[in-house]
Amino acid sequence: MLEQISASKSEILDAAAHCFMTMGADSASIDDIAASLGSTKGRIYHHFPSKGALLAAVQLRAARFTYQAVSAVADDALPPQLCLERMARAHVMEVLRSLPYHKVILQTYTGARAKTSNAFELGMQAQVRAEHRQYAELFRDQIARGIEADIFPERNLTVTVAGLMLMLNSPVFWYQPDRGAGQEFRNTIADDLAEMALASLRA
Amino acid sequence: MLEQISASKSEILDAAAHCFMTMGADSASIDDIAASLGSTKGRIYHHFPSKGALLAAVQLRAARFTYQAVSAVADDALPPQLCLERMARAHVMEVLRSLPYHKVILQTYTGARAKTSNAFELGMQAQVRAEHRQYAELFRDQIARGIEADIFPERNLTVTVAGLMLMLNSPVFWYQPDRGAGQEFRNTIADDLAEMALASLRA
DNA sequence: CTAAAAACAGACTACTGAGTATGTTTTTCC
DNA sequence: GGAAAAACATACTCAGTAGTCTGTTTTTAG
Repeated sequence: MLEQISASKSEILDAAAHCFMTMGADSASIDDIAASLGSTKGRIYHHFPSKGALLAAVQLRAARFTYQAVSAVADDALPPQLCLERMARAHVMEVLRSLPYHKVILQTYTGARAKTSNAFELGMQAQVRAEHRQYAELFRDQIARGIEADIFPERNLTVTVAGLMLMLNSPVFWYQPDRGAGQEFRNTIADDLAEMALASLRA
Repeated sequence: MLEQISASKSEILDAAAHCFMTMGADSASIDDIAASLGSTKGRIYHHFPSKGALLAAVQLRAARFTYQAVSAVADDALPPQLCLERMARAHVMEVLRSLPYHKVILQTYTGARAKTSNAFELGMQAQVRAEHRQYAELFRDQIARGIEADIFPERNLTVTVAGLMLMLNSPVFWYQPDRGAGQEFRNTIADDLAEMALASLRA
């Protein structure tokens, strides 16, 4: 689950996430990623067996980033509204922090799959889906708890969870870290979105 | 704005949207699209100057589909809450109807741009962004009207509009038209999401 | 009916980019 | 200090694909 990642491997993942983000996961070539590292593809293929595996590794890391940040603040002892608001805020803050990774996730999470995928890559993709589902369950559980307690109105859970999380991921589509967006603006985003997400659950 | 599209051209756009959706806009080749039409690439290149232009045409059509459906029910005479709920519902229903087109939009709307783009394609892309922004303004205006009238609490407009529309687009990420999802389920989705979207705007 | 234009088909080119194979450097560890 | 392994670099292959060019069929218009 938490395989130790070497510094070089981590650096490659950062560069890959950045290239995948700016150029698109398909358009960005291995050579592009290597060039942005000041290296050649030999370095990348030494650590990752294929481009698909590299992409999956980036996606896995994205899922684990948010999972770690959110599960740290999730607490069943709290009332579901409060718990969900803290989770929502933590999610947004983490997405803004590790933005490239989450851009890659949303780019590739529309169901489009490359035509050539060997057994290994299919396994990686399955694992990405599994961990992503596991992460979504953190929110799903709390929402279910709220509905159970009659705090939230009854709605289709799949629709609700997906809608909620997409709203929380919306900065991925427009946020630009370079454009002089300071810490205060990040807080505004996180506060507003967490508030909206919570409000959306009420009747 | 509403250039007349020939039947053959429209058929090509449908096939392209479907291929872009299932295989990804980059992975899907012109030959793939032609094959799904039972034709060859000669037909496609007779109607579209390049793959980028074809992709942009699909995106333009997606934006216009929703614009037409939503602007038909938008009415400044209505109170903003009611107006927005109707708009939200119309949006979701249209997205479910012309799903492939909107999947393509979200695939390519993360800011990733291909490396090779001539002046013509850059112009098309600018037009896509312009019409998309124009569409988003339909929602933006109503929300601003609601804030003005103290019906909704003050929040950052950009954050709010983006979050709202992403929530309304969420079915794009999971809805499967083939999986025996009948008309009633579509109504459930549209109702729940429109309700959530509206609720998210309240305090 | 016929010429011209539109709507395609099919073969070909040129290039990109993933993956490989082998060489070279650096680090590790005894 | 010296093997052995890890961490890269470099040059190459080869499949897939965007775009072109030239023919062929179909439709349109006078």
